[in-house]
Amino acid sequence: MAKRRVDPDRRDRIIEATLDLIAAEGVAGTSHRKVAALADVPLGSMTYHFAGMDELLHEAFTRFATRISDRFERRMNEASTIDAVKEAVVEMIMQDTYGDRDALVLTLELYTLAARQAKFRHLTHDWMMRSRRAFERYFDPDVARQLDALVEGLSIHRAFEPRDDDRELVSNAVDKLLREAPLHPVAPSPVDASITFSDELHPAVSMPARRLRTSGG
Amino acid sequence: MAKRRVDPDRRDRIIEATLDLIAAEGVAGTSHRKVAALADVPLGSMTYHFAGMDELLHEAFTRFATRISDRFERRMNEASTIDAVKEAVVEMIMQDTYGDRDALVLTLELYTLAARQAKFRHLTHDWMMRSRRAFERYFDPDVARQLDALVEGLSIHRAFEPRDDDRELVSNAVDKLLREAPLHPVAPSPVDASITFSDELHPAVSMPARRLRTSGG
DNA sequence: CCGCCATGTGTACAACTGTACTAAAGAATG
DNA sequence: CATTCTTTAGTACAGTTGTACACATGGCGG
Repeated sequence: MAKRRVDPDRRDRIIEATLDLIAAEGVAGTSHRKVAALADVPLGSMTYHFAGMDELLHEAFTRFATRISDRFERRMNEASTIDAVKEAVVEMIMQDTYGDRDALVLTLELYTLAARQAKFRHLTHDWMMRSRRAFERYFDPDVARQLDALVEGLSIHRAFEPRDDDRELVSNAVDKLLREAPLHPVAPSPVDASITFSDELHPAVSMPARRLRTSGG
Repeated sequence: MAKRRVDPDRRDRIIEATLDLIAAEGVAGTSHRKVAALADVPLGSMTYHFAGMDELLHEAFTRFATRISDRFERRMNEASTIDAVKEAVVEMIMQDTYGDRDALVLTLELYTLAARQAKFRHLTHDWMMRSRRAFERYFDPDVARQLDALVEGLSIHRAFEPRDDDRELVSNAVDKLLREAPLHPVAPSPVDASITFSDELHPAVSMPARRLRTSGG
């Protein structure tokens, strides 16, 4: 009866369900059972596909951070003039990064995890690096760092306390930070595509996780 | 035998222990039992002094946010020239806000809570408002908001990824944001001391919490 | 002095957790 | 077809949790 015997997307679905659940109830409120229910898989699938809760969280946040970074890079690469870059940055602050509540919650949950557990820190590290690299297509490294921080702060504050005149204020702040700053008149070289999330640092994180049964013998 | 029958600071000690524990293991890793052990009180004291976990967290974070805001305001009030203000802001980013890991973790945990649960949001709201008001002693409201956001972003990024040249970079960013900006040459009026954390919004939060026993007959 | 009652204490309980393990079902290979 | 191995499924278990509640205690008003 509706026994889904072959289900190739199971892992994916579990990860997506995990992100949904974290967004809704936080890491604290996330359990194997709830994720299983949401992804419509039996509890046993959790421990089969993931070695433990930490691995599940790690994979879920890796996907989330990669997704956000990809979008960020795409937006930045599409811009071809400094004005277009400014426009893109403002746009990202206004809706992308923390535009929806889910993204804000997930980001903060990840930061919280990373702040306390070193094994999650490479996620935030890579995320920050990718956005800085993207900025460095147009600005020198120092300005890139400053801009990155401004985006972070404005995004968070705007997410908590949105106002009608936000766009204007954000745009003005970006302008001030970039004044006299742009060193590269326009994109010099495409972002190095080899900079990706370094999953190889956490090799245990890849595929089927179940311990080989201590095969009696 | 060492039965501390009178212990007026119990509540205080529990709250402090809670903050320590959250800093060490996060909200997720915080339990009545662990807090009780750390504060050296029996488990029963938890439910006697606080109606539940949420109230405990709320009180702990209220104390934390108040403490940070107080220090922030004091620093800002002590400055008497624009240069001194700039210096103070840089100094705060460099060590105060997220200077130690504990403060970073606690801040992020609070943000995470506030992002998902409305009942914690007035804490972050009041916190933001107080720091903006402090800035508004010297700058117009828009600049105050921009500066507040910059401080937020720089603090977080610096906490995750400290560098040797941070001070210079931070100072430069603050300069750029304040260029042509300071409208008030110097502090016009003291910060309104009546702006405090609005605990009265959460009246259940004050004192002894134990439900009156449904006293028979 | 007594007796009351806010305060402090220990324990029980039901709910929920992560994970290990047995067993089966079907795909893959010969 | 027979066998092997990956994947799926169900369940059991030991541990931890928040909270309720019955009981002890001692300071204080009378």
